[in-house]
Amino acid sequence: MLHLYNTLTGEQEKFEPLEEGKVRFYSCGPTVYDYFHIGNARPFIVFDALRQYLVFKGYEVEFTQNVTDLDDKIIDRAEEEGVEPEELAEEYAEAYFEDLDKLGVKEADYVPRVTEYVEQIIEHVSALVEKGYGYEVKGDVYFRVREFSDYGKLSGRSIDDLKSGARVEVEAKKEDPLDFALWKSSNPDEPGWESPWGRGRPGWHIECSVMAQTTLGESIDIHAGGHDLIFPHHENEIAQSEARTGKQFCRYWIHNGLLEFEGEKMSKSLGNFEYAREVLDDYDRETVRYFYFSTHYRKPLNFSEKNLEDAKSAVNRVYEFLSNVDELDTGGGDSESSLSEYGKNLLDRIETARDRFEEEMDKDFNTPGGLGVIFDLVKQANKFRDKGKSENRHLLKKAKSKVQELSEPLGLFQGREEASASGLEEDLLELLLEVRNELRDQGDWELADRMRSELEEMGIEVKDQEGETTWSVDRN
RNA sequence: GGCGACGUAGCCAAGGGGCCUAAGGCAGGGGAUUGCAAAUCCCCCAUCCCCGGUUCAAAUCCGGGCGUCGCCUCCA
Repeated sequence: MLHLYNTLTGEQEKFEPLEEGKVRFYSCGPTVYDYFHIGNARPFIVFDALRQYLVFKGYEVEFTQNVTDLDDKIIDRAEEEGVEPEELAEEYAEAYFEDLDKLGVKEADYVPRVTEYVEQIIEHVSALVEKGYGYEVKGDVYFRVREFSDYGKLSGRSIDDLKSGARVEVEAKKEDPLDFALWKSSNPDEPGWESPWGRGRPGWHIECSVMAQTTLGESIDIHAGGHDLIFPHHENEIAQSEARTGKQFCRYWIHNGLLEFEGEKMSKSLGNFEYAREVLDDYDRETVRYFYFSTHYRKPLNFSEKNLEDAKSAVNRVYEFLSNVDELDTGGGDSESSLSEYGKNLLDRIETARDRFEEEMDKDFNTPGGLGVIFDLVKQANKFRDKGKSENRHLLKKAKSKVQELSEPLGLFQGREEASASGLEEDLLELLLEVRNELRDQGDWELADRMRSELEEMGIEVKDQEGETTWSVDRN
């Protein structure tokens, strides 16, 4: 039984969807005014993996992740670059999909864009105005925060706390400084749509409410996003949604911890970020994914080269195991009844692995714990391989497929696309290694070793293992 | 100032009252194997931020500190 830490209650709770066996899941997507950075990638990767894990557990999942293609940041940036906002948004939306693909994140079931939902947004805002939660002032429409008695329930603050915070800028137009914009009037040179309040565009938070509810329904099961979105973004989403429907908008609110860089939150405004695509130039996707899964999603995580290098070595360990198993002869061996101590131990691990894995993962999507189970399996299998040389080899195949079965929802260890050599290169390489092996036969270790180390510098790793020479290409 | 998260080995990181004589990974040291490497195996490497308390029993619960980060303004 999956448990999730729910920001709304501040506790880890049993996860029980509204409709048995089915999960409606919304995760906040990007505002496409720039490439996303490696910190932005965390929720994309982690929540997609949670979605895959739910599928792994047998749920039917409907997953929505929006693209905000209309926003003041887009307008500002477009102006700086002298292009149309739509053009800029389109460019970065495409880049977003490319980067997601490189990270191994599967596309959501619904990928709504704000510009396609303006009509529904207007309808939603109108409904709020009718109910007395929204009010218009000179073409802008604001949400009357004091009208919504549950305001602050997600972020754990009261309206009075917020008042005393005093960092809320006072806009003369608003009835109350805490009220937030549902609709904003547009200048003639800004993108705008006709509405009951004149030409304008949606406010900052309304899009998510509308797109979540349009694609998934008035009440959804999970809503996810970065920890920094709790207030005001998600708080406002709740207010807008529940004020209109009178129903609970979402039951489980989950938030990922932020990525830090040298002790500070990585963010665009601080300028201490690295684009995801830049990181992917240096590290493959599985390294990046492992890096995220090696820490619980709610914890802050430090971005550093050391951490990425560690992740890379760890990923390599599993791939070494996988390819070592492939290189074994497929011979059957003894029956399972005559297994040695190591064999019995491994068989037991294989049989209990899935339960142990789910036990860990069910604790608020504890990926480090889940990885521990997978690595333990690898360790036991290696031990068996080393100690029980004459034994049943298909046990190792079993171990391999169990490792891959469990890693699947994490998008790990399914087989990486080797940077392959072209046909000609491959032939040349084979020739080279043949010559090298003749040198070895003749005892010319010096030259043979030189060949090996120079190939390694080119990213080609050569191993002489059990009388056979193998090679592989490392892209990084 | 208000609200919140976090603090476990050299590093990353699980564990949340007794199975902890604290998983797993990375790095390091010693050994096995290897022509040498690589891979693999074996061994070594922590008393859990501090101080009080609750309990037969606490890394785990409670109180108080200290520290780090975040939110209260656009931000994943």
